[in-house]
Parts: sequence; structure tokens; C-alpha cells
Amino acid sequence: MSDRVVPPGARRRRRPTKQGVVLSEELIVRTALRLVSEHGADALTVRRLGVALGADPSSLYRYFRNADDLLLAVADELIGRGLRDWRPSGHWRADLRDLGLRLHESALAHPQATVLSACRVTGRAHEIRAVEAGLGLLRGAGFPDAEAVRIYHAFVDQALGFAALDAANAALPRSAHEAEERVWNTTYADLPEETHPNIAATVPLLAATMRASAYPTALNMLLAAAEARLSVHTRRG
Amino acid sequence: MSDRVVPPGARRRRRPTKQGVVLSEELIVRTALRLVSEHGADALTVRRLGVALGADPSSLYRYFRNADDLLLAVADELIGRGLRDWRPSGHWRADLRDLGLRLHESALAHPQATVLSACRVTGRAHEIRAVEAGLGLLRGAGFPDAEAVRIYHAFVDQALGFAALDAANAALPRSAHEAEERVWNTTYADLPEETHPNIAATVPLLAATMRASAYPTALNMLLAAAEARLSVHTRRG
DNA sequence: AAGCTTATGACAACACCATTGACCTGTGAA
DNA sequence: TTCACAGGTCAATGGTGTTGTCATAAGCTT
Repeated sequence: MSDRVVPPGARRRRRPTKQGVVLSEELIVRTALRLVSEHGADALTVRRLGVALGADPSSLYRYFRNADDLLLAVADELIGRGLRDWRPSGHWRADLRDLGLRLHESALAHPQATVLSACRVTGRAHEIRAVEAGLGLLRGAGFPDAEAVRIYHAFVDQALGFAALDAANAALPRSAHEAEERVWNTTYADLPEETHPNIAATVPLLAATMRASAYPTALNMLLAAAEARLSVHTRRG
Repeated sequence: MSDRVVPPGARRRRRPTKQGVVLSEELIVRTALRLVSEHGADALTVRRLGVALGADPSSLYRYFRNADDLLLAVADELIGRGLRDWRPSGHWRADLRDLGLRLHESALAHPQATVLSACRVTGRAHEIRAVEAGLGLLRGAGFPDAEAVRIYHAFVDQALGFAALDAANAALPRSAHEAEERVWNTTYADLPEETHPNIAATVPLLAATMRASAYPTALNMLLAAAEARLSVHTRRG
């Protein structure tokens, strides 16, 4: 039943639930975000969200077409939060770095939503703002259009890719994390030096490094490579 | 019941199912991969896999601890296929580039499976081989251990991140792709130069570039940055 | 060849999930 | 004051992963 959903503006009657809560799209999204960040990834189900709101689960279908629709609304809210107070300083490399880290960070704050939505091109306001800003930084720095576009593409997809990867990791249940820890501390740690010399030589470093996100490293390397290319262009032009 | 699973080597009695199929870890993984690539990511459920195999769903728990364990096996199989005929040539940068492109490509060959598994540390044979190979290339090139590990981490997560992103994109239904095309050709193309000068100036380039994967570009930039750092170390050492 | 053990497949049940058709009730405009 | 209907609720459906229990045939021993 898709016509159960009333468009946001057209809603008029604010009838409270049995438990006295007045529902709204905004309240539902906020509660969903709270649920995820307080009780982990698995907590976001229609039923639990209903309980958290003090409403019957099926009430949510008056506001969202289905669970995926709800998740997209949550994701959209996230993009907004990530961009909220980003302001360019005038140094393209630092600004691009800041932009990437912010997007990555706000995605990671709510992994469950990011996992399901990182790959979609929305064409919505926040996304457009990010594209314009990123391109502006690169063209302003002196990159020719074609190269600015290529580098921007690599930049933004790298940010999204790492966000998806790290978010998926953060969204795993505790048991999966413990299992992963065990894999590093036993499976990899026990490999003999004869057959796996490189792993054996670096296993403590490996276990420690792999725990955190590699995004800052990868981002710095991408920006370093970009700067190196830029100097070629500016010498030429 | 975790002791239902018999380790791969110790399996002796090959009793056929009611429908005459002789199960094996390998057959199950292959069937799962086929199921996913033929009918999409949602088709991979224990029950459907049972039907596809001609066995009771619960039989699978003799081979895998749970559904997640099975998924990890599928992921490792993908890594194995990507690695299958990779041979190092002795030039670390070219070899690492080749390794990255192969992993990315084999992941994209089964987008739905990649979406589900790209983010996981499997600790299985193929993954271990890839880690050993990648680390070996970097250490052999002259990077100090700590830096080799850091760069390897960035390298492999970049490959996985792009794989996840591009796979998610490839897995979208045709309608979603057409919608995306429309976003570039209308939403972005119609933005006025006054408010969005950078998008307006590059829209044809944008639309063309965004269609393909940015992974080769990003990979090249990462390797260029790595090489630049290496020259610092070798000058010092 | 017969018998025994036990690995392994099958069955049935459980708890949880998203979703929806039908019903009921209070809101808010007339 | 009325009363249409938006919106909350109930109950049911068919899906999911998972496990306790049982049955049986594979492959060892004799």
C-alpha cells in the first residue's frame, strides 16, 4: 500500500499515539539515528523503532514507503550534518583534506545508514553543494578542467568508498569484531616465518594498523600526488 | 551448536542428500556465488541456497558455523579468483598496480557478492596469500616495516573500498542507472553559471568521467605518492 | 560379509523480521 | 454539533536464521 504515505507538507491531523507521542517525519528520523548510535547497528528495526517511539510499528508506514525509504531519509540527514559547518580557508589542499575527513567522519557516526546508502547518486541539494565546492577548489588551484574533474572523481569516490568500507566494519556486531581480532592475533600471528616471511616480520604492526581506518593515509597520498601533478601544470602554463 | 562444523580436511563420509547431491564446502560456495550473480544479493539466504543445492537448509550448518561464516568463504573465493594467475615481475610499482586492478576486477565480476563481503577480514587462505604478496612487494622495494604496513593498508582498503562502491553501483537495477544518467544530463546540466560556475563549466566532462570507475586514477595517485616517499627513504638510508 | 559407530542429512520448531488489509477513533473543518 | 477521514492499532502472512532431535548410511573393524 504505497498511498498510505502522506507527503510531508500535507499532514494536518496530529493525533497522538496510545502512549501520548505525536509522530512526525523528523521525530522518526531523529529517533532512528539515536537508536543506531546508542544501541548499535542491529537495533534499527521497524519493530524496535516503534517501541522507542511509543507507537505501533505499522504507524511508520504512514510516514515512509518502506524501511529503505526511511533509511534514505536518515542518510540525507547525515550528509547535511557533515557539510553543516565546513568553510573553505583558501588553501585548496587543506580544504579538500578537511572536506574529505568531514564527509568520512559524519558517515562513520552512523554506519548502518552509510552502508546502505553510500553508493547512490542523489542529485540533491547537499550533494550538489559538495560537487561545486570540490571542483571549485581544484580549478581554483590551477588544474585544467579535464584533470580537475578526474581528480575530483577520484577524491570523492575514494571518500565514499572508504566511508562504505569503514562503516560496514563499524556496523558489524561485536562478535564479528572479536572474531576479527582473533584472526589477527592467532591465524596471522601463527604463520611460520618460512612460508610467510613478510607477515611474520610485521604481525604486531599489522594487527595494530589494521584496527584503524586507512582513510587519512590514503587521502594524504592522493593529495600529495595531486600537488605533484599541479607543479607540472603551473611550470608549463 | 558450534561443534556441528567439521573442519574441511577431516570430512570423510560423503553421504548424498535425498536428491542425490554430494555436498562439499566448495560446492556450497560455488552454488552461493552462482545464486548471487544470477538472482541478486537478496537471493542469498540459507533456505534458497538449500533449494539450489538440493539439500535441507540446516545441512549447511554442518559446513559453516552460520550464514556469516558462509559469506566470508564466498568473499575469500573471490580474492582467490582475482589472484589466480597473478605473477610478480619484479617491479614493485607495476606489480602492486596489477594486483590492485586484478582484485578490483574480480570483485566487480560478482558485484552482489562484493557488496555483501568487501569489508570483511576473512583470515582465509587466499586473503593471507594476498597480504603476504603485497607486504613483500613493499618491503622488497625498500620501505621500512612501519611504512610498508601503512601503505599496504591504504592500498588494500582503497581497492576494497572502490570495489564495494563500484560493485554497489553495478548491482543497481537498470532503472536506477537511467535515473542517474538523467541527474547528470538535466539536474546538473541545468544549473546556472551564476550559482554553480564550476559545475557549469565542466558538465560534459563530469557526465562522461563519472560514468567509469575512478579506481585506476586513484590507484595511480596512491602509487605515485608511495614512490615519492620511497625516494626519501632510500636517499636517507 | 556382518556388525557397529557416528558423521551427516532431515525434520520441526522457535523467535524475529518487514509488510499489509481491516478496523477503530479522535481531530478539526464546516 | 456534526461527521469524514487521517492516522494509530490489531492481527495475520510469509519470509528469515538457527538449533534440538532423530534417522540412516558410510566406512571402519572383525
